[in-house]
Parts: sequence; C-alpha cells; structure tokens
Amino acid sequence: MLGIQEAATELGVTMRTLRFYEDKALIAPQRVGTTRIYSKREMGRMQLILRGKRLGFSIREIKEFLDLYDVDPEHHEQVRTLLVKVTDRIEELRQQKTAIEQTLEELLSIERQSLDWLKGTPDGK
DNA sequence: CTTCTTACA
DNA sequence: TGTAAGAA
Repeated sequence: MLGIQEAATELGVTMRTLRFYEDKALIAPQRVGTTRIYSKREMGRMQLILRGKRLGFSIREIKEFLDLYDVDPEHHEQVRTLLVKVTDRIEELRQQKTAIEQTLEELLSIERQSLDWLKGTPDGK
C-alpha cells in the first residue's frame, strides 16, 4: 500500500495524473480519511492505463477494457474486446502512415522542383 | 510539511 | 495535465 507520492514516483507520473485517472473512474484507490492509498491492484491498473495511453487508446477505451477485468474473471469478453480495439488501432495507424507517406512524397516533389528551378537561375543555389 | 479539492490555463 | 489557492 503506497501513498500518492510514492505511487506516482513508482509509476513515473505526477500526483495530478493519479487523481486525473481516478476522476475519470479508471482507478479507485482506497481512502484512509481523505488520503488515497494505492494497493497492488491500483498500481497494476495504472500500468495498464499507461500502456494503453502509449499505444494511443482513449481513456474511454482503456476504461472499457479495465472494467471487464472485474466483471469477467476469466477474461473472455475482455480478450475479445482487446482484440477488436487493437485491430482497429492497427488499421488507424496504417491509414495515418499512408497519409504521412503521401504528404511526404508531395513535399519531396516540391523540394525537387525548387532545387531544379534554382539551378536555372543566375545566382543559382 | 503533505494531501485534498476546485478552478483555470 | 500543470499550477495555483485555500482548507484540512
């Protein structure tokens, strides 16, 4: 059981971040009076939240996944939901990748044309 | 001094 | 999410 300061340090986030996710109902640390206590469970959930964020999932998506952790002990529906989200995310990234490649090609084309134009001018360069 | 809440950026 | 302010 850790205090908010220690929990934050261990997770590499700030106390604000922990309170933020609690406000979004992704975690629900115990309370001793008004001070928060972070158990192994909250720490584990935070690890998953942080990873979900790294992978580009929204807080809502992460919450959906996390909530199944309690409702579905065997993690059946949980894994299915995860697979769907992961598949969607992969597709989303592929589209972004294509968009970036197109923009890049367009930019490279302009760069080439500019360079060529410069070659034909007096003080060219 | 540390944590909490609330509000604003 | 950071930061600030006032309470506990």
